[in-house]
Amino acid sequence: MSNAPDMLFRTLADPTRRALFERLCREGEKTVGALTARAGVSQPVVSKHLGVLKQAGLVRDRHEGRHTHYSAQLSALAPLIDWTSQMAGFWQSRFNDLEDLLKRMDQ
Amino acid sequence: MSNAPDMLFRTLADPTRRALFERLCREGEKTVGALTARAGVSQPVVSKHLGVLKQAGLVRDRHEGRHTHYSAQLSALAPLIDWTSQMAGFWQSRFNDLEDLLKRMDQ
DNA sequence: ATTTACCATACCCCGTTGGCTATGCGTGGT
DNA sequence: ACCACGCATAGCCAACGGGGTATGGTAAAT
Repeated sequence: MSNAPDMLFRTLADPTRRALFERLCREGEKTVGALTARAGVSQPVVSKHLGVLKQAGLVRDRHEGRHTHYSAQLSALAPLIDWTSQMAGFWQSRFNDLEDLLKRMDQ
Repeated sequence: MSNAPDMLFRTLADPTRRALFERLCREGEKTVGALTARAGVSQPVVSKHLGVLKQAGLVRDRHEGRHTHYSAQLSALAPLIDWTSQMAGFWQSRFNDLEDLLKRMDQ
């Protein structure tokens, strides 16, 4: 029973994996080889991380000959933004409740 | 070399821990006992999770007699929002670069 | 003063996972 | 046809982390 924000948090929790996603956001589409070059880990590890990112919907892959190009799928971050907004909303609603309470007490 | 978003992602990646934080956002300040009641895990586990949340700055604790009240510290989510905005910004800037390139090619 | 209650800490266990190497599979080059 | 290259998969290992029980420490209650 893991909803969307859960998958996103778990996927982005790993520094290596998040760094890959950040590079794809900064620099756009890249091949596995290009990503491996500056990832600090071996190529199979990069492939595995990209697989996890793909499963979370955070990246897309495009095959071109024997190269595989990966690119960031920014829209996948939506549930994260929604979750944050929700938390902020809960806080604000409680704050409003407190305000109302104080107003009533003031009368 | 673990910056602020790293700590936040790691902390919020665990479902049990995130659920505790969500409850504190929804329902406001709660004692460890009250949180343990519906957490589905033992009291020591709840305490440990609250410790991790506190270290990440996501909660504050207030001691009142032998009770410890925990409350969500919403401002700690700021680095998360910043990170998301940054990723979106990178994407948009690349998009703008592409636009500029297309404009130049059009001339 | 003793007991009870609430919470934190200590310790251990086991599943998960991120890293590696070795290998398979498909594509492009010669 | 054969080789070289790019990437994915398989299998393995070590470390991390989330779960538990047991226990300590402090404050309220009797």
